[in-house]
Amino acid sequence: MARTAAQNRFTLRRDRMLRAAAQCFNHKGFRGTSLKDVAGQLGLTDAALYYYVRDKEELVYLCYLKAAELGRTALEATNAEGGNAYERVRRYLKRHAQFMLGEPGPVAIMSEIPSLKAEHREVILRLSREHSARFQALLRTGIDEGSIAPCDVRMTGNAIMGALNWIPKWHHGDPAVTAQVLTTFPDILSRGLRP
Amino acid sequence: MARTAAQNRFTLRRDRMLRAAAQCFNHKGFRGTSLKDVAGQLGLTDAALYYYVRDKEELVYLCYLKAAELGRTALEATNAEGGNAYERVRRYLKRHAQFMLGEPGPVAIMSEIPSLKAEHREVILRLSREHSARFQALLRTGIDEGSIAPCDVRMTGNAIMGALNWIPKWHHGDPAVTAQVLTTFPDILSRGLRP
DNA sequence: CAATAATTTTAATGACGATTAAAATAATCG
DNA sequence: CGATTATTTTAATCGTCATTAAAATTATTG
Repeated sequence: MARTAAQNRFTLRRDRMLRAAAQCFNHKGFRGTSLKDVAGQLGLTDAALYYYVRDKEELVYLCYLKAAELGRTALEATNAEGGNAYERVRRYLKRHAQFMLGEPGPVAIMSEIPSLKAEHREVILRLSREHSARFQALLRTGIDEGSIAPCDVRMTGNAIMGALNWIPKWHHGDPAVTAQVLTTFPDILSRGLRP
Repeated sequence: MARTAAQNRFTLRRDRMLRAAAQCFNHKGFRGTSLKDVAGQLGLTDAALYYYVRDKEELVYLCYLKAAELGRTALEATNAEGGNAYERVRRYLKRHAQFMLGEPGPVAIMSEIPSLKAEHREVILRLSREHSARFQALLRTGIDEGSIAPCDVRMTGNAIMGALNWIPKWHHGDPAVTAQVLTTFPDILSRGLRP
């Protein structure tokens, strides 16, 4: 069943909205960004956002949902491409870094979980835990097959994710830096994994 | 010139206040925490905070100032203890992790720089940049003396700092995890530095 | 104890921001 | 074009929260 043109336009505009929101949230935090901020980036009035979203909280929720989905598909795509676990980790690191750098669009870093309402928080936390588990499983695979040195996979996963998630805090769009991150981060973060 | 008892009590209470604030800020963000939240943790009314601080912004500012000072002294103490650059890095990583884990008291992670007023922001950014520079200099020393493998010191510094600064996002006080972090993080973050 | 200083509370004030309903405008479709 | 649907704006409302001044309480000190 094909979606109508109107439905397509709707989801397209809502996606643009989410990207604008993600950018604001990364910059000023959830409570620090007013709906007027988000709307302003789109040339709209704050009230217009309510046509696309129930309330402000749903805005972050959708941002986080999309971030989780991106992370998941990035990891799946990486695994699908084959190679040993070490190589897969490296490819994943590059993909994740790309998201953090805002390619293709700004992704909200999930640093305001407490702002979510209970049900949404559970969903996001579950997705987040699942993703961590999958990444840690990949590390374990590497250890078992010998492509990665034995390590505490939980803590190693936390360290790597932290380094990636923190990128938006110091990266402010300079394209030269963007390129530098993409070439160096996979190396830096994976070098410690060699046996 | 000895400080009077009153002055001592004042700074002591203000320090306790800053720790309470840091905890709140880390949990709910700057705008997400009301002064009532902070005051509540101390058994006070929100208005009482104004006896210790000019306004809410000064509260974050002082938190960040203290965080910067802790980081600086940690690095200096580490350097003073001697050893080659690699060993110093490892000791510093452990100290920094301790701060992030809330020992001796909660330290505000500097993730809301835009919330600061212009002058304060400059001060904090300067301190932050100076600290990064000192850490990167330590890395360079290690490269020169051969205790650390050649690398992009700027990106490596960013990666390590990110992994550390992200800790409060997933660490929620479990003492077992705290111990685990302290033993594994210096290893994990420094293993990639070996030549 | 009396006097003075230190600390906290009570009780406003005012701004900002989320949210909503109704009205206005733009787009689509027959 | 006319009717219907989609989208956005205008104009309230409401609550929260930072901030302040004055009053009340507590501590200190001579």
